[in-house]
Amino acid sequence: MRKRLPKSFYRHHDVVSIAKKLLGKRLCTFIDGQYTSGIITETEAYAGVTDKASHAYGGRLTERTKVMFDHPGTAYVYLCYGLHHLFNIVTNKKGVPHAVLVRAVQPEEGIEIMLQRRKKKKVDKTLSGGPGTVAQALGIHVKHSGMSLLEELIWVEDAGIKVSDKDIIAGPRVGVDYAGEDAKLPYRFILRTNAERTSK
DNA sequence: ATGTCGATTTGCT
DNA sequence: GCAAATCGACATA
Repeated sequence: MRKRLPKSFYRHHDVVSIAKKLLGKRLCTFIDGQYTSGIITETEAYAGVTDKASHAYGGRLTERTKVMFDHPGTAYVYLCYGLHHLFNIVTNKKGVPHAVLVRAVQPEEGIEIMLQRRKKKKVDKTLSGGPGTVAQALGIHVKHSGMSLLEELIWVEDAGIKVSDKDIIAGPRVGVDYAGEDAKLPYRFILRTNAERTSK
């Protein structure tokens, strides 16, 4: 069962439901001739023009954010704090800048490559347990922003994992305190099987 | 033209 | 626990 999710999966009006459905799916990359993949265990939804936490809030259209206005199933990758590449999936229809941030994956294939990219010796929570490390482990770079997930470099496939609402923990998004009321929205979703996190 | 700060991670105290 | 790393988008002038 190795099949790319079709464009219709991403072309939905409710970015929150897509963020939930992405949990348990397999995110795969074939970059620099290396195949790597992992199961998505944490996501966040960003609801475009009406969401103060979104880069596209109020319809903001720049070189960086224009990718979010592109077709559903496009990769939106941007640089955070000048050094971290964060990977998002554009949803809804073209012109509506909704996106889902992939915050964590559980490594599956190409683990050696991921360890090498992350300069790690052992597999642990820090290998791909945060939004910046997911992109680094999978080899995703800002240069991939605008790339379609229906093509050969980056894609998502069904891993045959059943996820019910009971398996999903919802909570407020991380690092968006500046967004006022919108910072409280429960737009962050975590797969319960991976719910253990050291409190900070 | 200049200054501030972020959808974070890491290493040192 | 705290602060550095590091760059581009945005606000202010």
